[in-house]
Amino acid sequence: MELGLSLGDASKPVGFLTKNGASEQHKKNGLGFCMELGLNTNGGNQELAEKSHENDGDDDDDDDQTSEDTRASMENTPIQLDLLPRAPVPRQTPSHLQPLPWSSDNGSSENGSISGNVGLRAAARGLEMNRLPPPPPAAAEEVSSANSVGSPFQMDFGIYINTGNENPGGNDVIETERVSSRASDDDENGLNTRKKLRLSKEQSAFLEESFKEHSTLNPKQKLALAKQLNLRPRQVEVWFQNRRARTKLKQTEVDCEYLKRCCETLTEENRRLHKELQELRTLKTSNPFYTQLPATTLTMCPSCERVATTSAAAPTITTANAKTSTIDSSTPKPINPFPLSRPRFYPFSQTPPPHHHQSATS
DNA sequence: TATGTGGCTCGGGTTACATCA
DNA sequence: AATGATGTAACCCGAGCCACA
Repeated sequence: MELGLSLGDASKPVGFLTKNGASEQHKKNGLGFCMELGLNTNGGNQELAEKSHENDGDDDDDDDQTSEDTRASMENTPIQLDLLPRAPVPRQTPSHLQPLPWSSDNGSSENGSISGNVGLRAAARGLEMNRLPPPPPAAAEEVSSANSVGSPFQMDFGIYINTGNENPGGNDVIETERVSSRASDDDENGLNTRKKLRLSKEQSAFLEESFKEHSTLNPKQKLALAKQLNLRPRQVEVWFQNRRARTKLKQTEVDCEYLKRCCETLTEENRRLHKELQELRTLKTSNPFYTQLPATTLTMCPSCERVATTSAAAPTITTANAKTSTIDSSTPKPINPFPLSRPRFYPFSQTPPPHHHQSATS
């Protein structure tokens, strides 16, 4: 059974109930869950059109990823593999330095030459991104503190290596990491450990803003974001993936709470109706002429064998298609488990139930 | 036209690390 | 200082889609 959960704009139809529909909806509108997610109007075709032209290293697979990133980097700039142990170099302005080609660190499989630092890491499975040799503590300090420099969204905290060459077309981004001593040790030992980067507040804020605009990225957007934030495209991609997952998780929690309240409401309504039914039965038993007086009859639904109270003056409503019914305004209205203020959600599909009982008493 | 293949992206799940109480 | 909880960056895997041969 597929349960469609959706909160948000109630005026928008739920479009993810079918598998293909889910995919389409996702591509066109971002997430199926529509809460606070804007439309991704430029995602679909443009993305497809760009797919074949851009190689930005989006693959989740590490090996592929590194290859892709390497390729992307190599297309932009010739890469000279650094075969010597990297000497820590104080960070300088990018205009004078060639950014350390992170792709050369792990993407050497592209041209088949693996050596030095590259070889050590490339040999290890995973080829994770934050595995460059860490800068010395002083450099690390600079890396961290550089986040707050300049324009709030033009952060520059990459680690650069002075090659003496200008790199006009090269990637600006290369290494963005805050180093931990533990990871440093592991790296020095050539161990395969994952170093974890914490994005700065500015980076996170900017990514959040972007996410509000579109929860998915096309390659161009990804590259632009990466360049703007001095992150690798892969990092931007991962951030968006994780962000979507977090959104969905939160949405699921909200939906669960909502369903719980709905269940409680329905339970209460059920209890009330049972009580009411009991009273009507009692009344009917004690007073044989009762049925003629309030013009109320009890009818049994043939399909679900439930008792429904219907007004005798009005046609008995037994099918979902019967939309004309007269309900006494004095009748206590049934509890609506899904009031309008609730997030958009129709738990039992958009089609009306096969039959429903009009609880109308007089 | 149908089919196989490779590339790409995604969601779901997991792991590993950083941070905090 | 040690430790458990929590958040999250990064990873792995399978599925779906598309382009191309």
